[in-house]
Amino acid sequence: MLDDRKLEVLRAIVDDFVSTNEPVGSKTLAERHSLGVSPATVRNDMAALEDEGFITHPHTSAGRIPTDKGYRLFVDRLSSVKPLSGAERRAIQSFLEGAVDLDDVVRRSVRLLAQLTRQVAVVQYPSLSRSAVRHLEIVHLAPNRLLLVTIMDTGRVEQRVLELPAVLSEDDVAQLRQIFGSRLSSVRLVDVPAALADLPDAAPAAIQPVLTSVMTVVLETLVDQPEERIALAGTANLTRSVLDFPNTLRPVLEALEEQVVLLKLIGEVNDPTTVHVKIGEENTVEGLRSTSVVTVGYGPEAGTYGGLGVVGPTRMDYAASIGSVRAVARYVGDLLAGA
Amino acid sequence: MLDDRKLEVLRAIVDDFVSTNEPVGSKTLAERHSLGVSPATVRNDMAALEDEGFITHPHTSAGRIPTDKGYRLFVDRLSSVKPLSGAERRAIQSFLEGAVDLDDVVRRSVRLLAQLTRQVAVVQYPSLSRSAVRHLEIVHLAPNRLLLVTIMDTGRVEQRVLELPAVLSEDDVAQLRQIFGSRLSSVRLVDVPAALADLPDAAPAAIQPVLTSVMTVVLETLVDQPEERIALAGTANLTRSVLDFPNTLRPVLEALEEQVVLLKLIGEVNDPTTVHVKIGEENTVEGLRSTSVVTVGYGPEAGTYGGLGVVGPTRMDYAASIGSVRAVARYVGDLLAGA
DNA sequence: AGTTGGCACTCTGAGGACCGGAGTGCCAGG
DNA sequence: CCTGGCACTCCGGTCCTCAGAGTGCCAACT
Repeated sequence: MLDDRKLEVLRAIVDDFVSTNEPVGSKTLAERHSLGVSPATVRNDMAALEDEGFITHPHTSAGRIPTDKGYRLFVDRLSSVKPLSGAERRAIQSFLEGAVDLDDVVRRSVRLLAQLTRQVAVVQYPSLSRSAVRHLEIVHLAPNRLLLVTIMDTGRVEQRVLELPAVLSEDDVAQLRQIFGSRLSSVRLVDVPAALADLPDAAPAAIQPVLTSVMTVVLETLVDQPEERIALAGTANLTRSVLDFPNTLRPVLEALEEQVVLLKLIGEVNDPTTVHVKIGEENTVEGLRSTSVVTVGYGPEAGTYGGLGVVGPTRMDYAASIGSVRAVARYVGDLLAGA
Repeated sequence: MLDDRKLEVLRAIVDDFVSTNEPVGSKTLAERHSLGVSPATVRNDMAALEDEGFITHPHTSAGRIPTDKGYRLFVDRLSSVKPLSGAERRAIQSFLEGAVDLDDVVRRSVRLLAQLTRQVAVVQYPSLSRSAVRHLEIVHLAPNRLLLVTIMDTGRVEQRVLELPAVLSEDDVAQLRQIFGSRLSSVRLVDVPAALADLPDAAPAAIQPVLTSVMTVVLETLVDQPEERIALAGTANLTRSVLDFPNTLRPVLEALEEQVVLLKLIGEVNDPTTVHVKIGEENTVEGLRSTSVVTVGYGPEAGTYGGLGVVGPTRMDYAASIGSVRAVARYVGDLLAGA
């Protein structure tokens, strides 16, 4: 059905359309790419490709443009990831290694990714659900007020202020610190409830009520409503491809403002180690049906901390985007693993 | 020169243009607003207003639209702040009071402000430079690695990981904690350098090198490069007024992505307690010359923590924007003062 | 079979002419 | 100082035309 030349024609169409943003016709195609056949032949192939749903006309007698399905085929079989240039690698490295803490790493990488791909970049902070507690600090802010600071092995730090029903002495706080510190250190967040389960019983009666409320807050912050954080950059890049969003880019911007949506985008990966590409209508998010999303998980070799990716027009340079996304993920992963 | 009726005409022009986004002519103006004079008279007034530079034509024989100068006059003398409806007040209150920590307060208020004004909202985190240290915690992450956590009276919490040249014992850390804790508690950030000035001399020789590097990091994080943070929301609202940004909204989005720019916007207030309005060309930021910016400081009655505001087309409902900005600032200020 | 040149056909989009309408400026009279 | 009248301007929509690009199909060629 689809012999090699037809695939080659599809590739040529995608390439041309991506770079010119204009429907591409048989003649220019035959000229520009050395296909070794005449425009008429290309036309026949195009007709076949259109029958199969890989390309379409905007209207009779305009050139062809790829459909979502066409891009899909292109991404799956026709394009090879574009390796980054040496300069780009060096840029990534030097840009990221100046980071002083996790916040900084995330902010830098999201900007970097936006610059590299010239698209909207999204980077998720290391997910709490996949982290382990490295340290839990309890600060005695005021007689009846505590600050809980939880430091994760991924570098994330969560804080939460806590009002207590009773006044605490410095000794009480030290005791709390000791109890929670010993129980939670190096415990993965999923195991925190188990680690704390018998606490109320095991504790001295004197501080029991306080202990319970601290426990509640800890569980709430870390387990029940673990807060996912996301950084976004490069929305201005959307305006460059304003032609690609006929219905205006309103819904796209709106979608990108929703944390939930972004999480969904990044979280929808089955296999976090490979790059995932969602093209146009494949997106489950309503407002992003006119965009493509390239995502990948990042983290140390063992596991995954979170995801990152880019959002752009379906008419994007997939090879380059995939390359950049993968490269940045790798650097970020290494960086955080070393931290 | 500008009698009352002329001012009334200007107000009518602004009102009409803001709500319809179409140049307004003498006839419709005389009809819609009960000015009690004929279109011809209105025309004469308009000519005068145009001579003074308050309004202009897009082209011969279209209606008039206000100039930046016209809006300026309108804002300064013709509009009174629109008080919020009861429903709006309740919404603010209920929306903000669910916040659990500073991050939450800021995120909620920026979204709230964007919704209320239907514009791009900007909220600055309480500035470090105006905060005082409430508590400095030193966590011993690893033998040669410390985490410094600084908690401000404004609720901000800054963290920074620190690699040491030497291995520390638990006692050393306790000592550090004691030293810094006692010296910095309740010290305003501007006074931190002074509070630490004699430290190297006063400290036991054993931990002196460590102490110096901790000190360096503290000064760096809190004083030399105090990190300003800013939250942004409602960029999608820009697309609603896409007609107002002829050169596309590219430069606007770009400007809004720059922390520096946002800080400049919010920081350029002389008197932080009143609402400031920058109209069009009055903006010093290049990309925002086609927008208006409404800002105000927030904080407890005594002082100012930071700023917040909205960015929108010059053709905005100033009365409502000013009202919302002021109201949100007040709520946020109270909320943080109580925390 | 697959490829090719030829040809008639279609559709867009740019350019130009046309015209109604909204709005103006000015003037003379109240 | 206000007002009605009037001539004038200019935009923006509509309609038309036309060149150009591109297609689909067919018959001929390899």
